[in-house]
Amino acid sequence: MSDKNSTPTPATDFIRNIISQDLDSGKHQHIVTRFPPEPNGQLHIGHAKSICLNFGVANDFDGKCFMRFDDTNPVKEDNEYVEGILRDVRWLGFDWGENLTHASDYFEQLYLFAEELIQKGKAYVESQNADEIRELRGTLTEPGKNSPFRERSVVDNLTLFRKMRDGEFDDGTHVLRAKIDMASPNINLRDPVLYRIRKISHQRTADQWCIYPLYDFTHGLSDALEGVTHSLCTLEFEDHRPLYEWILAEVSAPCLPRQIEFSRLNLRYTVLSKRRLIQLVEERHVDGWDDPRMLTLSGLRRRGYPPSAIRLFCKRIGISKSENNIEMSVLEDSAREELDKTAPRAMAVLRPLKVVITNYPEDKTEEFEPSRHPKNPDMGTRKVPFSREIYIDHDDFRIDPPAKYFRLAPGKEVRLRFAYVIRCEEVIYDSDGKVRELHCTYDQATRSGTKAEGRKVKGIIHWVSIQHSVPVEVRLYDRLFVNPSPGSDDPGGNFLNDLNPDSIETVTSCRVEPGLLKAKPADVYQFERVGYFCVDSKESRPEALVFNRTVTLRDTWAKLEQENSGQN
RNA sequence: UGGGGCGUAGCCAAGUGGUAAGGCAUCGGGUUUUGAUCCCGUGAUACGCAGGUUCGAUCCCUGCCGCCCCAGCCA
Repeated sequence: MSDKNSTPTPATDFIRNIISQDLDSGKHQHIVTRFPPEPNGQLHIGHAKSICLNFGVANDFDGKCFMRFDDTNPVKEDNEYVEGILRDVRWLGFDWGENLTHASDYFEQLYLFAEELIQKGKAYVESQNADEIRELRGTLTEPGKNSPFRERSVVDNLTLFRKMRDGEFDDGTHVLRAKIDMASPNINLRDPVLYRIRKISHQRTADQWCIYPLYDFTHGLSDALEGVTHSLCTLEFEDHRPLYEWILAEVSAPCLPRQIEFSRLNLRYTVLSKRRLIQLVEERHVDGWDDPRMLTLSGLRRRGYPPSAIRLFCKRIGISKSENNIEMSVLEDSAREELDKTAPRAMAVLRPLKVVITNYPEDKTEEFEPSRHPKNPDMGTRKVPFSREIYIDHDDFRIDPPAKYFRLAPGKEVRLRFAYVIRCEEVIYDSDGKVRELHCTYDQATRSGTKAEGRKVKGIIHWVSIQHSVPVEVRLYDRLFVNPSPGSDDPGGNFLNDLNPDSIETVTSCRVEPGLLKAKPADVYQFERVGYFCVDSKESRPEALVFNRTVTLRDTWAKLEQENSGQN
């Protein structure tokens, strides 16, 4: 049998498999996940992978997903990021409903769990400083040594811990540690720090607390308090799982979530680490978090990527535990697939070359009415004026055309899309020898849509009527880095050396068909034969439109020509 | 030379003790007033290596190799 009509393979991955089993076995009736960003930066395409997984799993299994801010470190976090993160998750297409929480919502309960640990003799107040603690921690190959404060009495620990909370000690003087095993081969189990003193105002709890719990203590308990069934995180937390489970087991946790790790996203020709992203922004290598070259969600949005394209991308890359290095083409093709279906078509000339149609009446104007989308008549039509003087793209004319060049050249014919077939009769040069304009003749019998369309012409090019066209600015974006793995060739690992000097090209002399005058910020069009472009949402103005190139169209001719020239 | 992971075609990624889904990329071809889209076809040694168990292993066992992560009072 042909598989032409078979249903596509359903999205599956090892995590969904585990969840299915947990549901089938009756271990869980409902599944609960969570997306837990720290509000210390903006979300990027790597977060999108996690968002699509966590919210996607909740959707697939009719469960729920908490949107939870992991705000346990007031030193690094800032409320300014919260709004942006929520906006980005919503934009991506996910809804947390009532389930918006913060780790800081649980500070009181977390504190009580800590006292419980102390009561059980499973935690103690450490009075060495950070350096001293590190000294006794041991190394990867040598076990650590017990702290001199490890055997403090429960009463002393409790008293000290309460004084810590009450602000009686300075930052760094004491810390609460779990009492596990200083000789564990897993360093995370060598009496990890649970609480530290930070006399700094928290963005949500203000000055209510001066001790703050660390990630390991906070995360699992927050999961448990929310009834999370599957806590999905990235691979670097794999070593933390024993600690995650230890904490839940030693305390009266309401339930025991299961942590499952998957590999984080790596994309070629870009960087995704928060540290590097912040550096790009702060050192002004890009124009902010939403620079269209940034693979932040705000950057992708401004670039013209529809959320559906990002979801498609996440579906295509899959979920697994292996290191990966995804090619840009996967992202770009996801955008093309979505945009091809939804973007209205328009004609735009990026690098104008004047063409005078010498046998066309000087004062005549006619209007063509092509559809906005070749396959979706519901999108309607638009009016495109035509007259004696038009612009075509410089790239669509060659004085000396290579083999298989279907476009315009001296003595050659080409079809003006939706209009007539023209023939290039004469090339007019500037004094410096550059092509200034073309004199062509048109054949009235080839008018688009008429019965006798006449001869077959292989080449079709786009154009705009000079007097009717509107000038716009277009920004052509390319990858931000020239190295598939930025910084990998530099002994010092400096990724900035790999910045692509041509990652943005601003073209100011573009002309587009008049219908684009009503384009609104963030609208995306396909400029026929060129690519997808969206109205810049920050710098475009009704009287001075600015378009960002989201992604080019596939261009087999450019590829062919490049290969041919490479052979010579 | 401690611990934890990973290793299926160029890049991702399913899957099974019985001879390997799918996507992206590639290369052909067809349709086309976008060299786009769409459609069809395409990888005769792709299951890290070496042994072993088995009638038969990518999937089981043993050993080896390679890569990633961990020594924050970051997450």
